[in-house]
Amino acid sequence: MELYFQLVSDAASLEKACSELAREEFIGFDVETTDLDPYKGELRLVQLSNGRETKVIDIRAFGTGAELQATPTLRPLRELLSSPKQTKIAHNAKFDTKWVRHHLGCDTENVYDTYLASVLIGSADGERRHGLADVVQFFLGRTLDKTEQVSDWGANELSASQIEYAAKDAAIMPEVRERLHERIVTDALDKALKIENECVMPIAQMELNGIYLDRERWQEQLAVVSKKQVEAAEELQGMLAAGVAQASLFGRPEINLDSVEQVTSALENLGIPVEGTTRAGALLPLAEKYPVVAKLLEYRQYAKASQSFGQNILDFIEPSTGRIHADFRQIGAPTGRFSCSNPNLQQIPHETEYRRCFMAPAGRKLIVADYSQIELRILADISKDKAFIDAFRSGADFHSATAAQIFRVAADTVTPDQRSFAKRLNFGVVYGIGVQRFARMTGLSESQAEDTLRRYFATYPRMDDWLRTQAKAVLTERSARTLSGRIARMRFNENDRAEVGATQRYAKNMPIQGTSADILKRALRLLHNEIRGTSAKLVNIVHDEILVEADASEAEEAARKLENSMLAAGREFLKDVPVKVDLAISDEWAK
DNA sequence: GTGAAGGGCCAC
DNA sequence: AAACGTGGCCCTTCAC
Repeated sequence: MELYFQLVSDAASLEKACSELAREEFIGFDVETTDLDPYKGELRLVQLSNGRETKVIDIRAFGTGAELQATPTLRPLRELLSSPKQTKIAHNAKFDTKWVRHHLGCDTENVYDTYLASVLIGSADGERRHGLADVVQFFLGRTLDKTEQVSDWGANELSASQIEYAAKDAAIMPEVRERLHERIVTDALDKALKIENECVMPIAQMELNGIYLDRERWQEQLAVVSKKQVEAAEELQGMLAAGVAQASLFGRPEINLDSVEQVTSALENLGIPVEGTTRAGALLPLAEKYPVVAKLLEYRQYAKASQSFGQNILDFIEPSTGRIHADFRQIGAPTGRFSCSNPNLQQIPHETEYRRCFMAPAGRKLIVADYSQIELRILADISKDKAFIDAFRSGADFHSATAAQIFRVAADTVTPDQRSFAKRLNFGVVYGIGVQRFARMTGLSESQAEDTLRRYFATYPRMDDWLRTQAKAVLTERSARTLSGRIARMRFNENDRAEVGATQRYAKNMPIQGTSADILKRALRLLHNEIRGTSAKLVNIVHDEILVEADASEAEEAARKLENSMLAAGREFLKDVPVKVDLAISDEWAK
């Protein structure tokens, strides 16, 4: 295929190029940069293509650094990208939209992400890589040369080969979209893809926004924990050394407390029966009888805290913003859930000591909102179980309501124990819990646990039906879907009982967990539309929770917008069960 | 030195 | 411990 491209490096050419492109329905979109991090590198090229003619815009010719955001000659480009009229097709559009927003100062609207499309399809047709070259090879049967991708995009004079590479990537996008979209439609993934595409810009913004972490508070907490870790380590060394036959003249031989192997043999030397694992759950029963075991668990707690939630987190603070800009993977799990890394802001300990360090800067407020029991509400709605739905409609404490129904007592006479049982059942059932696990969790005998589970499912018969149907259907369907149509394909050996069991539990859980992700993503788009042009900024998400930061004077208004967006998104999916959002305006990430 | 695997543990 | 789902990070161990 002939490749026509034009290097655009002056205002008049840019205006002409953008007005030509404005007539297109679909525009291939790509950028070349000198770094992977928009806070560290330069946006060198922006490429736009209708598939036949490609404009390679040399951004450096229009200015550099912070001045670019306001450069008037770039206005036609900003207007084109931020217009909802043309669909901008990019591969991993979060990357391109982040660079454009940070360096050119505008959002990219109406995004079609061929990477996300490929991942969604991939969930249906098996393992396959999703880089642009892989997608082009798989869907178009052509080979795309990516060797220039890592070339020097900071050079004064870009080579002909670099420009051509840049043009090719953008030029191929409309065709890639067309092919992918045929599969999206035949696989009934268009609704899921729409949710994903509309979520790209909110997430790009969130990563650029970052979240403020108070360095001093964090260091104070770290100092407390580190001291305790050192103390626990010394005591533990002493207790473990008691079992060593020949103590050295030069002091006791230290063991590495972080080595499972060394700790296990030290415990065994003391005559403590360690069976298979030294996980906290397994050691806990031994902790009462053996103080050294209790001390080990104490040490582990402090070690985890100081090692995973210590200086390493502070090192992620970006100097130019003073904030943490983590990486969010939009389809982090096959269920559709996000994952987060560098650092993982979704696994910050729930304790106030840690969460209170994530703050609103001076003059700002944090709005913290989470869906109340969203997964159980989804299960109620999907299964259409009447008693289950009624329990939510009544507005009463849900776990108490469950307890009242299982134990056949009045709602106001439910004991804390009964409520606790019901709560653990309610959560367990979402994961496909079995009799043995429930028995161990509650301390009930297996027959008592079985009896309780039977009463639970008798209370919610349609839910029982739905779960059984999922378990049965997956054996022939080999897939499950969320309410948006997102699909997860299962591979399993039908002769392996453990694999079959795991697959069936997954088939029960995936539609619930995945619909929760659908709802969250939809809420993020509604929120994005609502807070555009205000001081409110999205700063973090944790599966069923959204954190927004806003000027103190606008916090109330932002809170209403956040709440409304979350409720509206939930109601789009859940037709028979009320959606509830808990919300707080605070200086800290605390609930 | 680097990377993968295993154990352990944080979140929802 | 296990037949309770989804992630990422830290450390050790071991291979290259």
